This record gives sequence, C-alpha cells and structure tokens, in this order.
Amino acid sequence: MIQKIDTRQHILDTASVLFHTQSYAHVGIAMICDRADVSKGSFFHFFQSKRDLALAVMDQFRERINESLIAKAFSPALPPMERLDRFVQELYAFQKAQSDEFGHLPGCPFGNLAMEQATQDEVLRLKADGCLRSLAKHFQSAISDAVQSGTIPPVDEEATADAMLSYVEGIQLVAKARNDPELIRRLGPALKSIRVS
Amino acid sequence: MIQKIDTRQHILDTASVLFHTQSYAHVGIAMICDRADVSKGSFFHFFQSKRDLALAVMDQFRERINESLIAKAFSPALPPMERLDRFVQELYAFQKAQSDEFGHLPGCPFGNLAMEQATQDEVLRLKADGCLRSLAKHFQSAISDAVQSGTIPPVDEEATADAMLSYVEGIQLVAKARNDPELIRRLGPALKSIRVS
DNA sequence: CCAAAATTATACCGACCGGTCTATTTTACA
DNA sequence: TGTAAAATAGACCGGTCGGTATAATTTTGG
Repeated sequence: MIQKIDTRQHILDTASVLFHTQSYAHVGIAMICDRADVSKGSFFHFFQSKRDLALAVMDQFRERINESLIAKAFSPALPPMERLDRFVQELYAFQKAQSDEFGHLPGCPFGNLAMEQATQDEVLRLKADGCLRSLAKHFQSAISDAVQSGTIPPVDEEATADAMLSYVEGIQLVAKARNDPELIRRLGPALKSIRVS
Repeated sequence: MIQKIDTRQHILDTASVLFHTQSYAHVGIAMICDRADVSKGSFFHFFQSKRDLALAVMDQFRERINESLIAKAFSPALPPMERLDRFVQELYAFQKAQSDEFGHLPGCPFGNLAMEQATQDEVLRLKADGCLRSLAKHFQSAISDAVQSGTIPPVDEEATADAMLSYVEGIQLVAKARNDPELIRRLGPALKSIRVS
C-alpha cells in the first residue's frame, strides 16, 4: 500500500514541475512517465486522464503554496499591509529560484494554466479560477485587517483584493515574457498601494 | 499578383482570430487552412513555418491595435491621465465584444502567446515581449506628459509604465480565468492610480 | 499458502502534428 | 501567344498525441 501512494505522488510531483516549467500542452503523458520512471499502465491506473492529473496538480500546488509562501506572508503576526510586502518578497524569491534552476522564469502555475486552457477546457478553467480566487482571499483578509485597524481608509475590499491579484499575476506574466525575475522585485512593492473604492 | 496578397492576408486574418480565441498550440496548420479555405501548399508558399506565421500575426496585431485602440486612447488631445481611463474603456469594449462573439473572453493576444510559448520558443517570447514593450511605451508617454504638465508628482516613469502594463495584463488574465469581461470594467479605473517611485 | 486485488508493463489504436514533395493550374509579361 | 514564375492542390512523411487492451507481476489479507 505504501508503493501505491508513492507512485501516484511521484507522478504528481513530476508533472507538477513539467507543467509549471514548460506548459500543459507541450508536456505529454509519455514525457511525464519517462521522467517519473513509471509506465503508462501505472499512470492510467492512478489518473483517469491528463485533465484529471492537471486538476490534482493544481490542488497540490495550492496546498503547498498555502503551507509555505502564503503561510509565511500572511502570518497574523505581521501588520496587515506588511504582509503584502512580504508576499512579493517571497514571490520574487520563488520565481528567482525557479528561473535559476530551469533557465526560464515559469510564472504563476495557475495563471499559466488559466491562460492556456481557459478557452479550451472549462473544467480546467474553473479549477484554475478557483485557485486564483483562493489567493485573492488572502489578499482580502489582509485588506480587511488593515481597514479594521485603521491602517488604511475603507475600500471595496473584494474589488481591491481582485485588483491586487491581477497586479501580481500581471507582474509574473511580464516577468515571464522578459525572462527577468528582477522585474518582480522592482514592481512588487507597488502592490500595497493598489486601491479600488 | 492581387491574389497573392489576398491569400496571404486571408491566412493571416484567419490565424489571427484562431490564435487569439483558442491558443497557439491547439490551432494546427490544417485547421487554419480549412477555415481560410486554402490548401497546405499555399500556406507554405507564403509562410515558411507555423512560428513564422505567429510572428506575422503578432506584428499585424500590434499594427492594428496601434491604429485603433491605441490611437483612440492615447490621443494627444486628451489630458494625459484621462488617456488611461480611455484605454481601459476601449479595452473593456474590445474584450466584451470578443467575449460576446466567441463565448470566451480571449485576453491579450501578446500576453497569451507570451504565457504559452515563453518557456518553449525564445523567438516567440522575444516577439511577444517586444509587443508588450510597445504597449508600455504608450503608457510611459502618458505618464511623462502628466509629470511634465504637473498633473502628477514625479515618478519612475519607466517602472510605472511597466507596472501599468502588468496591471492591464493581469486584469485580462483574471478576466479570462473567470470568463467575465465586467471584471475589466470594475478594476480598470485603478490603473491610473498605480505609481512606482 | 493461496486467491483476490492492486499495480505494472507494453503493444497497440486512430487522430493529429508540422512539414515536404511533386504535379498541376494560374498569372504576368515579353 | 509562348514561357517562366507564382500559386495551388493534396498525397504523403515520420513522429507524437491521449488513451485502451491485455497480460504479467506484485502485494495484500484470510
């Protein structure tokens, strides 16, 4: 029973890296199986389709980001608006590390999937959208705390959170297009000044 | 000689719509030829590869946007910061129209290609990046005019333009993920409040 | 230890991919 | 009108795609 979980997890981890650093369309099941040293039979034993795998990859990505990047940035111990600075610092570190390791800045795994598949596969679009909304919720809670504590004047909290999400996704998109992680560092700090009333 | 230009242009227009409303990877040469009612022989007479076509599509898209959307929004007749409002209005109208026609909000053609191909094809990444930089230049000129006229305090004009580009791309990404053009209208107005010192 | 279930291996499927090739038709121009 | 060039048509290529079928192997629990 141990091997079952290990193999499934190994496929998931391998696909996670490949989808993120390359793209969903370009990474085939054969490539995933090769890298994971797993046979196609095993693959389809654990996942009923490539789309199913992508859904699982996104879920896992969200969980892991929540446990690491999000947990660090959105710690209640930090003043609300400092959480946003901390978030962009962590985001920069993450994208920089990926860029150094793979030679390309990969961007946001959810944003990538959304862009690639939103017009092709409604199921994948909805999952990617859900992951992005999950991220926006963290922004919203920080904004809410900031308003509550009087740190910033009242705003449309939901819209401001969406605007911040958009900015973060946009920075990653442009940084990916330029293949330059420093853009995240240069533009990131403006995140906390975004407001939608 | 007339037919030559027409056929090439027809392929270009067909591919332009397909790449934008679907995706580069998902749209094959056969599909383009079918829709354009053109044979594969003709296709490869005018374009030496699919990548070449994509480069031409991006160039044409940039030209057309410059002649329409950009020309309207960045008219020197408008006060500098109002140009940004006008830009998001036009952007909303464009994405809304596309969304109504095709059932999916397609997003930014350059952003889409950048996201999809940046880690796969350096030539396409550079072209998409160039088109995005071209857009940023328009933001920068508006910002520069605004600073010059004392409408806004001095800022890092290049970085602020990049931040505005990022925000605009991000809004389109999130709107695409949600398949909701109204998000552009709700979040767009915050564009002109973005600053990087 | 044995049978049932879980897992793995791999050959195979039709569809499609970008691109090539050759032949034919159409056009331009002297 | 003759001829060379431009344009078109479409069969064809090797390779890859996601997914299936079948059988062998391994693991599990009684």
